[in-house]
Amino acid sequence: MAKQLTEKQFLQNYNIHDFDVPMITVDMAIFTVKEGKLQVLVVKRAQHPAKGKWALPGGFVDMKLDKTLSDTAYRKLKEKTGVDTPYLEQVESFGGAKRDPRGWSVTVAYLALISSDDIVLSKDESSEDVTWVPIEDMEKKVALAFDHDAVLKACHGRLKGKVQYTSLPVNLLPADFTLTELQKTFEIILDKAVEKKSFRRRILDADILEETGEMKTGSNRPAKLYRVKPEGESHFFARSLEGPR
Amino acid sequence: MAKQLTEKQFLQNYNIHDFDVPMITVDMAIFTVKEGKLQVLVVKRAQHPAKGKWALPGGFVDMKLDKTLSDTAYRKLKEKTGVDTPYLEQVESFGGAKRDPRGWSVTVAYLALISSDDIVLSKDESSEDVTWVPIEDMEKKVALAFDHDAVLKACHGRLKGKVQYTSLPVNLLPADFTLTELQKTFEIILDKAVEKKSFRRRILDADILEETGEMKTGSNRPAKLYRVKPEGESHFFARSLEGPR
DNA sequence: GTAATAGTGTCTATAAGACACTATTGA
DNA sequence: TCAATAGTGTCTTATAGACACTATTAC
Repeated sequence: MAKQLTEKQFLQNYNIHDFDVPMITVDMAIFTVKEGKLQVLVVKRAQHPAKGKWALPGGFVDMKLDKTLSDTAYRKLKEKTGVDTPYLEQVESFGGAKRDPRGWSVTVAYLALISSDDIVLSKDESSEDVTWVPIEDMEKKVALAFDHDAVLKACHGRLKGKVQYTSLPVNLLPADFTLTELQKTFEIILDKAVEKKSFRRRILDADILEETGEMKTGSNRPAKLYRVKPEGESHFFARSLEGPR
Repeated sequence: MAKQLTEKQFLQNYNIHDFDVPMITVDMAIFTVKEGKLQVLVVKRAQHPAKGKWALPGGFVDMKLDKTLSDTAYRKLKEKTGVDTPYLEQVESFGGAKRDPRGWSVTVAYLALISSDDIVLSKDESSEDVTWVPIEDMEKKVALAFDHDAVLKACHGRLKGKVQYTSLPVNLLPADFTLTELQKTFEIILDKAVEKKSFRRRILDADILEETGEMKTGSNRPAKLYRVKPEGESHFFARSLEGPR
């Protein structure tokens, strides 16, 4: 007779292992711009399943270390890249009976953007190798483990989509940057040219950047350096960048 | 010595229950427009934890019944509303040690849009009661169980956001509708007036609707009835609906 | 000076807002 | 006829694209 339990009694008797439950992992698409290309971090799996295959970095939620899902994401990112203040955004969760041969599993996919300046790649016990792959090579040349091709596609899609109406690419640059560098970053992600005057007007009118007061020399005419204003991160434009007509 | 296993051997020895794993559920914000208001479906919890509190409909992934996460969402939606062809979109996953008193848990939140015409509400064993609540009453009057206030806020935010640059609200109407009905639905979600001419031009120019050939009478001047074109569902506008200047 | 890159002036094009206007029905 | 709702004409406004122009540096 287990009727009319109080909530306290109910919880004392509750054991998650009475039920068969899916595995839960976090996987990440960590993007940076290096050598003029949008690149994504992949790790070679050192353990079964899919041992030896490339995969997106990620792993199981650690119920002791992690208080929330994003803790898992931050922890994994730090392990692989040494970066601990990325732009981080949850993209989509993928769950199903067949996506992992161990059984029913769910992965929560995150997108991270980091400046290539800040990175120190590091091996760890579960991955033999960690490397950047240009996204353009990814699409054809490298087949990822599990359903990570789909996960990456979702993250890449989110990135390309949001670049149309936000200033997300500032997160791929160091703290101080010139407008030309920012424009180049937009162009790399969109994979098409952006008109200079429109671009500068749009960014400057949005009032999301401030001048550092410094100039970047080394090219010909020096360029003003900007940084993102404290509250400038979350600007949404009412019109999309439309590209050449 | 468990070294150098093949993947097959590894999988034979693998038991999810060797690890402590989070619970995983799907929760849904099911929206409809009824009586001129945007309303969301809530169920009264018949079981611990949070027995007697209102909550978003949802429940555990059933590893036997569900092949993917969206299967769980469709199953729950059908159970509560009888509807099996809603607009369904995954919004965000919430996971953490504290959000459910039973322990570390993850919920994948889905947004569903249905026409109030199609609904047959039904009780089931795990919920004493099922009801629609206007979203405007929700914000203040009803406190949901677990972190469902945050889950609902995320889903409502997604809905309001996407209405700015898509034609999502067509999914809240029956198959055939007039432009005035569609405009009214936009206005209810945005909670502000939309200019008639701009609205009609925008929708018609987007070429996402087709005339049914029928008229809706009963008001004064009859209005043309439209339906969504087969491929018209996924249109994105390059500019946001901006509202009065 | 020239080459190279930073940065501007200004015209056009597109799609939204404003708002007055006409059209078609029921009673 | 009038009230009510459907639907249009057309002017203004905001912001993106095009592209030629000027500015400032290294050499």
